[in-house]
Amino acid sequence: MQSRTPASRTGRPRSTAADAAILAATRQALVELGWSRLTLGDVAVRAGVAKTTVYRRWAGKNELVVDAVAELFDELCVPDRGSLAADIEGVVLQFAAILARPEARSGLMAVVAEATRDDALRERIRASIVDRQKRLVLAGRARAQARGELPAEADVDRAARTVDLIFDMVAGAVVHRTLVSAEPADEEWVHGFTRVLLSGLASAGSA
Amino acid sequence: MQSRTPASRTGRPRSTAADAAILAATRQALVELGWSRLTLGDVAVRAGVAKTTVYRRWAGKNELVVDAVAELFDELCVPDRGSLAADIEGVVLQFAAILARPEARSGLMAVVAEATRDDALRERIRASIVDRQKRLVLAGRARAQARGELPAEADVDRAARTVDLIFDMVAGAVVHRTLVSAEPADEEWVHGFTRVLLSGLASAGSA
DNA sequence: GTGCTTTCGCTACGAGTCGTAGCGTAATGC
DNA sequence: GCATTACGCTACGACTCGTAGCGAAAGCAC
Repeated sequence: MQSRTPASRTGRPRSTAADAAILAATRQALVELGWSRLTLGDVAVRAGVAKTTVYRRWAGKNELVVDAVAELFDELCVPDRGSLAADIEGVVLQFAAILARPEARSGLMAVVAEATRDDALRERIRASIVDRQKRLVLAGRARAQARGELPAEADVDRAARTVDLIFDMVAGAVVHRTLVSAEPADEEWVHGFTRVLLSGLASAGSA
Repeated sequence: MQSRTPASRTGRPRSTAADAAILAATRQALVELGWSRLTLGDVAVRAGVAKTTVYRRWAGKNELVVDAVAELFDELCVPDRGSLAADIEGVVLQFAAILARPEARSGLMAVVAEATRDDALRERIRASIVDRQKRLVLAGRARAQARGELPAEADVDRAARTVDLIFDMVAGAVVHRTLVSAEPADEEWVHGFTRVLLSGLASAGSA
């Protein structure tokens, strides 16, 4: 997961079951204890492994929680709902559903906070969580272009900035709604948000 | 600040200078150490007070950091730049400037993460930070209505939902851009964001 | 099978932080 | 002066941290 040693063919291999058990135990501990009260010793007990085993695989609490939370985003995909607006609503609803889970709420914000002072951790979050989300934006745009709802971008640089802007707006709004305003990103909210975002992109893009 | 005892007229009064020193020391510690390595004992030493004095005034690290970060948002105001778009850009740039400061980056996300499992803490954040920001949205809308750029809302309930949506979109996008994407919310970005947001609100609102 | 290598579980350890209690002193209102 | 509260200081048990050391287990090469 984090210490790939492709050259090591000999010796006892690491238990993949232990990896899964530790990550699952981490999520369970996040639900029951939250970030601050989560200890690696407790995770080890829940996973049924020794504390030293956890430390051999992860450098610390930050990295462990990033990997545990990242698995939650594996299920994200772009559903084909027929139109760009409906596709976006579908993705946003999926994202909101993940953020509604307590293990994501507690863990995600905490590691982002830690990442403000740890470049390596931020890079790890980017690689295992953010990029996985950003891929959805690209996939959705490609599908919309195939449908003819969006024109093929002429300026590559400008298109990249637009994708980044969309991503920050979508992820940021859902996270803020869910975690700061502490109100559900339900279908009604997502519908209103998507309408503003899409008409804004259409108007500002044509202007 | 947090333990108002208006009935206590007798006895030695609490030093207001100590309050300010502790909050300033907390922000300094956030800059130098970040959230996870910040300890109340260290804050006490920096502030030049005894550790017990800190514990007498704040229940714990969470509450202390909320109050310390909240003071950063005191300077927020709605500048009169002549148009709704320019006003919004001004506010967003102010918000981005605060989030660019390390004591805000480290502290804000951490307490939001803790608040996912602590209703009292979330209420404290709402009262001392979020509401202070949301007031800007209301002030900006009032000024735009006075200018005639926005119509007076007919449906009060719908208007309230719109304000909440705008607030989540603005704050969420800036936070995500700054902390997750780790790129500056500079004038160029803010300009593009504001254009999408405003044209989206105009189109979706008229539809 | 025999070895070599690496992982595993377990125990123990010093270091550091936590939040609190106790004490004498300082500062205010009556 | 007296009651009351805040302050600085010290000390304390409890807890978590991350690491080291050990013997046993599980693979792979031969």
